Amino acid sequence: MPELPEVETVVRRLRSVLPGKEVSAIKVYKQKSFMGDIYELIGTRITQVNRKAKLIHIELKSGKNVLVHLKMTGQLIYVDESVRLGGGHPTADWLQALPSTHTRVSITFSDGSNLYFNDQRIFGWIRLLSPSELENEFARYAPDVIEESISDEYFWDRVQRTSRAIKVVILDSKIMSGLGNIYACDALNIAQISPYRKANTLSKSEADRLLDASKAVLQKGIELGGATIEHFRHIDGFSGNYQKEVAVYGREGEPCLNCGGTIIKEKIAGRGTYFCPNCQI
DNA sequence: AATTATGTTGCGGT
DNA sequence: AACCGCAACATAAT
Repeated sequence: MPELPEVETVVRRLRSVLPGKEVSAIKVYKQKSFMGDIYELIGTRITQVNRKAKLIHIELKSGKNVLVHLKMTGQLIYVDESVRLGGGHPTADWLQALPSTHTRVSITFSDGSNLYFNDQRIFGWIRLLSPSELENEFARYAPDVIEESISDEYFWDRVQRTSRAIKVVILDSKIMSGLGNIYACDALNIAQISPYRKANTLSKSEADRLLDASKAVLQKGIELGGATIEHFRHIDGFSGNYQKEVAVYGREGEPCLNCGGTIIKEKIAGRGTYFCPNCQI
């Protein structure tokens, strides 16, 4: 589920509550979801929260690092005393039902607040890593789409080197990180390029257009607090708003916002792909 | 009731 | 090496 905008939304909110907190207890409900020794975490304090690609990096004063990948259905939900007291909080009931059947790990802080890692499908994980292990993990991902190093020149170079479908290329985190299925479909629609096009058949101006659209959809996603299609939630249980303004994702049978054509859904590289066959050439 | 779908990514095979 | 297809898993919808 979560793509770059959703992860960024979570990171920004975590950054506003976690730094300075001391870990007092951890519960691992599902072994597969947590890799590391929980005793290296207990008693340490959080210094920073950052994001790289779709990874959430929580840095500890001890020098260790907590790395979280939400994969398809992961959520990080933060519950503190103000939520417990209710106080008209719109999602208070939902928050107070935690831990739930989908809670895989919970982290308790010394002030009594809790961070819950929920993950229905158990593809996501939390790992405890040394600085060098963290570097190795980060090195597996190319820079984020929205970083300046992903320039028109860089993208054009990579696009020319492969005949894979362009949709597969923009989803490839070895080329650039951050786009997932929703934002990739939307970027291709905005750039009016067919997801089936072989990458090396794009013109320079098409490649520029597609990179621009890719950066723009991710920025818009961040501004709207991510897309809540099914599982994604903010750390306080609220939904994002991007799904209300999607270009094509989930809009099968509805009109294309570019040309009024009818949006269709086909499977490309195993993923449901929404696009307008009229204007996406 | 069985089949198909789901936002990610890593692996094993060609 | 590049590329493709599927598996990891739970659940909801057809």
